[in-house]
Amino acid sequence: MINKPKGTIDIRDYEARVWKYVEEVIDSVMEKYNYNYIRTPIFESTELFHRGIGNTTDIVTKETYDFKDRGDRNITLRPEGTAGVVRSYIENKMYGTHNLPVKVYYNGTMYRYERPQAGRYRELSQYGVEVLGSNDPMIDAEVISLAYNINKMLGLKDSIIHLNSLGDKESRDNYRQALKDYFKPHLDDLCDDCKERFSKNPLRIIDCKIDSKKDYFKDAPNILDYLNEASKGYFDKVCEYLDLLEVKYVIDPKIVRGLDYYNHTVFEIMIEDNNLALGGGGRYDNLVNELGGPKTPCVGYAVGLDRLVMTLINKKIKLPIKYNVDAFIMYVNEDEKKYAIYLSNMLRMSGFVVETEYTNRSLKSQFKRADYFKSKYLIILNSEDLNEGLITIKNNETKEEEKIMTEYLTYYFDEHIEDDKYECLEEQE
RNA sequence: GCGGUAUUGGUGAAGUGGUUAACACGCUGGUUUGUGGCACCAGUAUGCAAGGGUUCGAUCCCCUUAUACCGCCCCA
Repeated sequence: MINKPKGTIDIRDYEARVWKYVEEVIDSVMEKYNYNYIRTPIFESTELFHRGIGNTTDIVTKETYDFKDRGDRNITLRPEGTAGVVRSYIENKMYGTHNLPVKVYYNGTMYRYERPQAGRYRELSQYGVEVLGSNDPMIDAEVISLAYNINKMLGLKDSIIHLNSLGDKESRDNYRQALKDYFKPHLDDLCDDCKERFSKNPLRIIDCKIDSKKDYFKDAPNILDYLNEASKGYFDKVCEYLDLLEVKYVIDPKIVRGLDYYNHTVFEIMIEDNNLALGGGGRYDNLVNELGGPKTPCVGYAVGLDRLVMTLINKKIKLPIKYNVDAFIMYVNEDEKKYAIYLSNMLRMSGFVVETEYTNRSLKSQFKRADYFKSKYLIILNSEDLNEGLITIKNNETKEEEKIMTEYLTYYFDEHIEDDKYECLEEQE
């Protein structure tokens, strides 16, 4: 037996319907905010991610899917969405052809070579937004509220934003130095990981799972005390606008995000009663420039759809997901079967959801199957009736049964079933 | 990359070093030869993740591998 590769999932049945619904909500909310859908390649040049993310962390060295293609090009499966969007912005010179800021959103699979756990896979899906070309705190607030409102529209009423600011480069350098100064006397007492972090990524010491319980962590320097005036002013504006947007948030100085390219606003979107971050993002004013484009301030975020869907299902949130059929066509003999084939096509093209029998089961089994599909109506074909131009329709809720003229069937369904009608699109001139 | 726990039909699972691997749901057929959902009857794993070893004998003990889950690293 061939199994799916490690860290991948099959999404099917109810779960697949939830996914589709979530994606529909995302699309419709994005439309209201006038964010344009963008699809960038699933694989890019390895260099894009190495330069974009920076080589400081383990991410680039061991957590991407890298390979050489047959033309000896270095290729990487995208581990996240931002780099591709930024590359596209630069390559298509969007800074010249669009009115800034450019507001885009994406939704697709990402690939990370990690040890899988629940809600953490090697092939994962994320939707996200990027806004390129504005350094107004208003857009930070809008982006955050967008993530918040999508959760709200999905019924996740207890979402909360954990918000922080890393300030500009000066502020961050000062803070990093302050952290080092503070922890230096305790260096021997820190865990092995933190000793490593001390030199590589001191900001990460703050949220260490082992050391953060220690007494002297209570008085550790807080990033917010190290913001210079401009950075502080920017952060205050973001908060002020978030209040206007009625976003529920807390200021959480432990949110640092892993990557070098973030500055100023950083945030994660959480569910209040558990510790799981659904996603996060922040401002990255230097990435476009680093990747060879003009200096362009940007802000964005990404949310993991796997976790989002998992949360919706775990919380048993009622979603308006339709999963019943309008009519189940039952038959036994060949003549009836032929009529079933004709009828199913006709009704489907008239906009009704129709199921029928495909394996010549007994009539009894067909009833069970119709119930399994929660069919509203049963159409029970009978050769004798058909010869007289009659057809038996049974309402599966009231159990009332009636015979009607075959030619009135679609009219009957139009009367009795409310449904989304669809029509063939006309060819464009 | 490191550590821990687990893996038994379509599903939930019980179980033991010894001839036929519980029970339940589901599914198929029948009682009812074309009107179901109830009831009853029958069928439904030559098999206990894969491979190897110990043993007279392994689903059970040991080893290896795979996968899943939990923790660590990391978390874009």
